[in-house]
Amino acid sequence: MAKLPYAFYQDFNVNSLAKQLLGRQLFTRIDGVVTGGIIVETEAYAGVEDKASHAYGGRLTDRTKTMYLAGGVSYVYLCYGIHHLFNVVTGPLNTPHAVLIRGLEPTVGLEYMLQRRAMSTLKPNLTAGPGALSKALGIDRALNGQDLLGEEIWIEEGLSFIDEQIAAVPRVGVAYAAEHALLPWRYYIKGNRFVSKPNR
DNA sequence: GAGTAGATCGGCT
DNA sequence: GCCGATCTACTCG
Repeated sequence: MAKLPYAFYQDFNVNSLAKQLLGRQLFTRIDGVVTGGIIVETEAYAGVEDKASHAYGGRLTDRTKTMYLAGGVSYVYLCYGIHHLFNVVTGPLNTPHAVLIRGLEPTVGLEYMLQRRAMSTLKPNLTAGPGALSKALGIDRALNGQDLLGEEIWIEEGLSFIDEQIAAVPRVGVAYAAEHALLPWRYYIKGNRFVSKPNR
């Protein structure tokens, strides 16, 4: 299937993009091995004005500078010293919006994903949750700032869903963001097994 | 099944 | 020096 074009990512409306990314397919090719699946859960982080965003208030550091790139690249960072979290940078240049990919329904390279996660059978927790999915796809900081139309990591067209199949609820793990913690900027496919923990 | 501690490190104050 | 856009294992019931 066709990779999503740059124009797709450069929309100003990060919430609209977070929703539209559901059903698209995310793949990585690490050392020649292709793994990936269908995106079933996302969260929008609205750049400068969102307290939950790393770029809140225009913060610009070595870590966050990736978010200021033009939409269509990856933003990968280390969380809790252990987990790599994968985001899609969106918006035009210098608009640090990002969409966190939180859940993936695995379709390609299952055996390799199981191996990376040290699992023997397919269970939802293989790729449910941002830390888990990154590990399954072999995503680490080496992929930070990578072009999403490239050969190492990319996003393709996929399924499309109607609004009735999509849930919009508050984001996870951002209680510190005060009033912004309650915004329903987490999107997922209702009933999908690869949506992360706080379901429903 | 629910609740919680521990892992582990880079970024920021 | 503190703490996080998390996950797992282990406890208790």
